[in-house]
Amino acid sequence: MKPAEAESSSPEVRTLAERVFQQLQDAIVRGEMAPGSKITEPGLSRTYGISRGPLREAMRRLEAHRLIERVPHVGARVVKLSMKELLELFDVREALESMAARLAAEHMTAEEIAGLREVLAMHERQADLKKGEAYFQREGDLDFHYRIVQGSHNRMLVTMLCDDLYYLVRLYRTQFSASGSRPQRAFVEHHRIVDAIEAGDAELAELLMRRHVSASRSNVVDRYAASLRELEETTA
Amino acid sequence: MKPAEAESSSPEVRTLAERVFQQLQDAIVRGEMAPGSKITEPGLSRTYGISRGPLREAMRRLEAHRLIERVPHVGARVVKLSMKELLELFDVREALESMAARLAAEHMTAEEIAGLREVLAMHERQADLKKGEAYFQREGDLDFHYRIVQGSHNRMLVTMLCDDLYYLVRLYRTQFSASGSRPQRAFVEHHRIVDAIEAGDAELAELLMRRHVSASRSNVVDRYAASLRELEETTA
DNA sequence: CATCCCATAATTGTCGACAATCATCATGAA
DNA sequence: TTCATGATGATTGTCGACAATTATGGGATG
Repeated sequence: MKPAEAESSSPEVRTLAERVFQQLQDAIVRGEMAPGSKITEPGLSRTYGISRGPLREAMRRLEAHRLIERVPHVGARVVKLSMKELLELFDVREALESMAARLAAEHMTAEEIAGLREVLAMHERQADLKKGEAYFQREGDLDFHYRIVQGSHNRMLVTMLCDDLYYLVRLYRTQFSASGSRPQRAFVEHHRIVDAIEAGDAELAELLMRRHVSASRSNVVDRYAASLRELEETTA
Repeated sequence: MKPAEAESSSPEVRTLAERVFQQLQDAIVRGEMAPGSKITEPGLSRTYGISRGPLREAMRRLEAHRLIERVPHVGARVVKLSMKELLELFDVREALESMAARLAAEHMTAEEIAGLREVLAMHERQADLKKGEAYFQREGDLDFHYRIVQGSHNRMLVTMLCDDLYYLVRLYRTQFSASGSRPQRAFVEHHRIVDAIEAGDAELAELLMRRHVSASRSNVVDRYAASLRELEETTA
């Protein structure tokens, strides 16, 4: 249910390739493997105690999820997000998540909406408790989006966003060490989105989600520009 | 450049896994492998004359592209699109392609727009020549969308649509043996979209592409309903 | 006759080894 | 010094074989 889960030793994972895929995915997203660092198959093979067969299958899946980049006969590296690619990711998210919000407004059940409101309530409690801490907020923010996507009841959309893109979002947050980012404003936006979904107003939900993601994108751009200016001043 | 290409024996394909992946992808999309049919590794291994190692890697990629479905310890089957999944695909396309059109209006170069107009001109020539034949039109239609997506200059979007979803679209066209589908109206819509892109009107381009995909979806729904009615009448 | 259970066969998962390719670095010539 | 070149080492690609799991079919039992 939660987007963040280690899942390293659960017995339901039947195959080695599956397990090492999840372990690697987690390690990359958490930043335990440096962005851009080279991945050698014998190395990982020793580290995880498996042969190169299932390891290569796991790497093929990581490649499909855009978490590593492979070059034939050369090797693989942990993906290193550039600012350009991050903005591309935001555009894709804007398109898909606004569609998800629209579909959620049409198809979400009462129980799902209730769960969504619970998530919002928990956010506010955490925001009251510790305004500075961003960790739980970040996971919570993703949980909010996560639930709306699932509320779309569109399996393809769910797979694309939850299984693929959200891992990239988390990877970006570790690679750019992005802090909490405008919590109070996001809260208000979240509330309005849920209101629109509950009212069954698909167009409004779509529009609000679109603005929400777009605002998050603008926020990233602003922070990036600011960090560049700061860097310039200290070195000048 | 073209979306349809066999590419079975080109020398630039360096690895066996890559080559057999493309061959399998092509065979599935063309309908040479029956939808829902079981895939056995020893069988394919013999058919393509390779060992199971690279074959399994190719299958992992096919799985990531949603062309086959795998169950651990059980096996893999060629994907069989249901009407529900097809409509899900249309929703995703509507979201992504409308975004692509918006970005294309902002970033497409003059050369790219000229190429787009050429595609349109070729469509009309073909439409004049043979009104019934749908094959070239279908490929041409995909080529049109293809170019707009590339005109977005968003690599992530390009990968998602051109490398993943368009193969599913073509698979649908073979599995549902979908005929040409409203050519003349689509032509008009295509022209208007290009006009908007050329004018740099991002919002309009987005809106028109959105309607275009949505209309295509409605057309599929109508045809499906009609085929159901027809089936009912003949059996009753 | 239907059902359950077990033995058998086939398929999938995993492993270690070999071949092909690429990166590194020392050597030598311009 | 700089660049080309070739030997060396390491890594990737591929293969065949073995282990683990699942599907199949026959026979016994109710």
